[in-house]
Amino acid sequence: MNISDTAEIFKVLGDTTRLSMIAMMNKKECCVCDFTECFGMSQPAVSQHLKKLRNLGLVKARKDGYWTYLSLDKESKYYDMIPALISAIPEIDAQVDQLLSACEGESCC
Amino acid sequence: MNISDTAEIFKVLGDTTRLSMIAMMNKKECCVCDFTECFGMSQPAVSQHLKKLRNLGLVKARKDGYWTYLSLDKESKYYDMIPALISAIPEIDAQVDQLLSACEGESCC
DNA sequence: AATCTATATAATAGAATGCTTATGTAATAT
DNA sequence: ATATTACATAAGCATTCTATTATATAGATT
Repeated sequence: MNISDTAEIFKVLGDTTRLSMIAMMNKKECCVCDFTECFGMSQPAVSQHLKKLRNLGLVKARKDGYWTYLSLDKESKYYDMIPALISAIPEIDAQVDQLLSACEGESCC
Repeated sequence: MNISDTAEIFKVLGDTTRLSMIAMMNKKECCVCDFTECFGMSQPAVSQHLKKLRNLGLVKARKDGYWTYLSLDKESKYYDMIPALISAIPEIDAQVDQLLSACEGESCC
């Protein structure tokens, strides 16, 4: 793991949608439809963002029936960064709660 | 400071050149020509990367004679992140030393 | 004053990014 | 078996990013 690997992680996290996803998954397991609902974004767009996060190994998927549930992979070598990052910016917490409540009950699953 | 501000920081750090600059400045004050030398990159390219870092407020410039010396601004609200990030990835340290020694004596100042 | 020197800015071209629409796929339900 | 549902992938397009070359600027030197 060198500087350019590290830059790659930051690049992936350096997008509002993906960082919001991470912050949400830091609180609970999420479904793809949670994200489309929260962000008002098409399903393929969400899927493409998730692919980048999964490629990093930071996010893992669990399939159950129709739905795919996404969560942070605690085994990931990057996992420890996440709580540190989130807690470094206290205001994020409230914003994430707002996002999560926005998709509560409205999403498909 | 919200999620999208935070994503903006990551985006700026999510580039090998800029992250290397940050890691180098975390060790010592650097001159523009140090960077052009280290990275084998044109002076305007370096200048544009530095502009992004200065716009964040993370890097400050000190002019002395011909040269402009750049360093991390300890007053920056983002400053505390840097040592945390760098020290989270131990391998970076050796790589930065290598970069710094590469431009030693060869750069213009 | 005229000339260097280090750096900044402008203009521009090519690559990368992120969205949309269209389509494929795998599991469930009828 | 067929249809439905959630999700993935592909293709296309507009925007953004990052480099280069050319030019401007500000301080030092002659």
